Formats: sequence, C-alpha cells, structure tokens
Amino acid sequence: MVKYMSTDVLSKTFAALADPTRRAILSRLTSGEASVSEIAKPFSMTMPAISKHLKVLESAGLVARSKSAQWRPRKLNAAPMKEISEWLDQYRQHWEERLDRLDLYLTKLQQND
Amino acid sequence: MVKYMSTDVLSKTFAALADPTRRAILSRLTSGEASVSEIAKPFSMTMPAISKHLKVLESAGLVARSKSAQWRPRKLNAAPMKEISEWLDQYRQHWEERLDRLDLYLTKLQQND
DNA sequence: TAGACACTTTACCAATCGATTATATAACTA
DNA sequence: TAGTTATATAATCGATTGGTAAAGTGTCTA
Repeated sequence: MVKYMSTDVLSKTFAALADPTRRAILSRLTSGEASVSEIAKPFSMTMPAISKHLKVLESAGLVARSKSAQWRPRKLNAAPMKEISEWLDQYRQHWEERLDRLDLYLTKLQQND
Repeated sequence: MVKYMSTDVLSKTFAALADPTRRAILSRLTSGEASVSEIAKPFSMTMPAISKHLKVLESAGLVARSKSAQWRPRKLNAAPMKEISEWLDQYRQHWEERLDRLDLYLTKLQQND
C-alpha cells in the first residue's frame, strides 16, 4: 500500500502547529529573528531535533531562513496562519454565542447571495 | 526511547484538523447531524477508516456522538476551534498589513498593560 | 592552517498514523 | 428466530514522526 502525506497548505500548516515545541519556537520568534542555538536553548532536546522542527516549520512556510556568517537566523512568517484563520471563519458562528433562529436564518440567506 | 502524543488541547485540535478527510467531515456536519454511513458516502474509503477519523475528531472534542436505534449520528462541536482562533490572535498583527512603527510601538505598549 | 563554533545531514529506532480485511456487536425486520 | 443493516473493534501493514548519536559542512579566529 502506498501513502503520501497531505501536501495541501491547510494540512501542512495544521500539522506544523500540532506540536508544542514548534508552537513555542514560533512564539519565541514573535520577538524577532533568532539563531538556531538561541532557539534551541530553552528546550531539553538536541540540536538536530530542533533543526528538524525548524525544517517542518519552514516547509510549512511559517519560518524563513536567512544567512549571516556561520549563523542561519530564522524569522517568523505568519502568512500561512491567515489561511487557517480564514478557514476557521466558516465555523465561527458555530462556536459563538448561540444565535437565535431569526439571526441564523438571516445569516443563511446572506450566505446564499 | 519512549514517546507520547501531545495531549494538550491545542495539539490535539491542530492534529485533528491536519487531515483533509477530517476537515471534509466537519464541513459536512455544518449542515446538520449525519449518520456514519451518510458521512462515509462521499469518500472512497472503507467504513472502518471513517470510523477511525471520527474517533480522532471525537477525542479532540470536535464531534459529538448520539444514539438513535442502530444509528450513531454525529454532530459538529466547534468549541475547540475557539481555542485555536484565540491562539492565532497573537499572530494576527504579523500577517496583517505591515503596521508602521508608531502603530507597532503603541500596540506593544498596550500589551504591557 | 588548525581548531572551534554553528549548524546540517545521515542512519537509526520506536511510536503513531492512515489505511485495509476480517470479525464482532447491536438494533431493527420479516 | 434468522437475517439484514449500521457500526465498532482487532489485527495487520507500510509510511511518517520525533527523537537520538555520529559524522559532515561552512565560517570565523588564533
């Protein structure tokens, strides 16, 4: 049997965000560029493990790599999160305060425009 | 070496959403409850495969199961998506139109309140 | 030019994932 | 009660994931 990882943008982005280490890395990068060693410091994990997580984030387009002497600083690119945010929008009404029937009816009408 | 799947809410939710079949199931459920066979119909996949996907969605709290005769209808529960949406909020400014320096500075000040 | 530093790549391992087939269970129906 | 329908569970399989240790690759520095 042959199987392939889902390669569509949403799947890749969701998968990248499904790991707490990777989310922590992204959080770290909100305060600016950082080298791999700086990124690795707070984790009790070897460098290659961090390198792999970075690779996942990069291939999901969430992190960009640059180059400066022997450093390969990484920087946040939140763009793919926009896709997720927009995908989530179709569910927003389902988790927000229960709409009364009229509101729901009107919303539905509007969507059919 | 021992490994465990991340069990925190965000990780479980992101992981559940990282599969296109599961996202399609959720989409189907926005138009109301459906039996497992109804859910399975559009997919070229066996029932047990769908059953497994449903289990993942249920254990992420995105789908609820009820009971009616020999049917086990499933229903959408978007609540966990709210967590994701709120988590995403901290990155929103990063993907939105580049803010000018003053805006950024003010936003930062506000966050430190 | 020889280290040292900052990574990256490779080979490996066990756990998890996504699918299958085969079997079991539970509820209706003739 | 026997059969059918709807679904779940178990066993299995190959791919993928998340980690490791060890070796390789650039780039600065003494």
